[in-house]
Amino acid sequence: VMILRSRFLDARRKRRNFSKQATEILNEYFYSHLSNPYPSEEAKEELAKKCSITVSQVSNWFGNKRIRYKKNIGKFQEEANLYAAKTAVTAAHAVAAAVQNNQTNSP
Amino acid sequence: LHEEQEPPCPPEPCPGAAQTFDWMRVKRNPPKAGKASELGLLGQPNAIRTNFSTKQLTELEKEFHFNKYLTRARRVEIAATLELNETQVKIWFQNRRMKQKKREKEGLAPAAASRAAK
DNA sequence: CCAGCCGATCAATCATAGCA
DNA sequence: CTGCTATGATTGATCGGCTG
Repeated sequence: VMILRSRFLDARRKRRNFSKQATEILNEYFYSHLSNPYPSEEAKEELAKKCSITVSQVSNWFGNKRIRYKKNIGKFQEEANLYAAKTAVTAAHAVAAAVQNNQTNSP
Repeated sequence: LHEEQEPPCPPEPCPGAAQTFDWMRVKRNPPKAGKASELGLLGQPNAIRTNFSTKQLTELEKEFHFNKYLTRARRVEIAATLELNETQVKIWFQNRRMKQKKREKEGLAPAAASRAAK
């Protein structure tokens, strides 16, 4: 049938995978906001800059990530724990700072 | 950069228990496009994504270049000609306008990216 | 009150990248 | 090279909000 749906071979659809670090940044945001992984327009712009990709690509990434994640949560469990642990370290620093700043006034 | 932390378990790492949040339960109603008339059988809600033919897309594209917005009359006319319902034509134009805007915005960013930077 | 529009998102699919 | 999975992009259609 020729599969005329070729859409003229969408020239632009010749993608390249994002860099390892870009994916790292996106996943960090995704898993640290797992309760609501919907970055605002501003957040998307910031992520786009950090990842050296466009805002649209950030949107595409989150759109695909959300759908694929909920489609098979189990498949991402490993990844989720990995990033959860990573952000936990970051959180630990914050907590440590808070504690240190709080030890001055303790009954 | 804000963040409203509403975690049911802030202090506990919750080992291997990534709970299910609301966004993961979101389910879209199946598409109701298509025509019930051509389906001798009702009951089965045409819950399938319509695949526009190349001819239909060509005509829609042609019309879009003529007018970014459709009038009721034009919509009815096009829908009849392309064998699509008015809603599909209306939605196509809506999506096409968004696509256009997106293209314009991206087509003018890669080049300039230094001024407002900081 | 209601239909059309916007902006964001969903959901399914396309086509390629990447790996065994 | 073959087969299969991972992933970025596209797009018809939905959702909520706003408006004439």
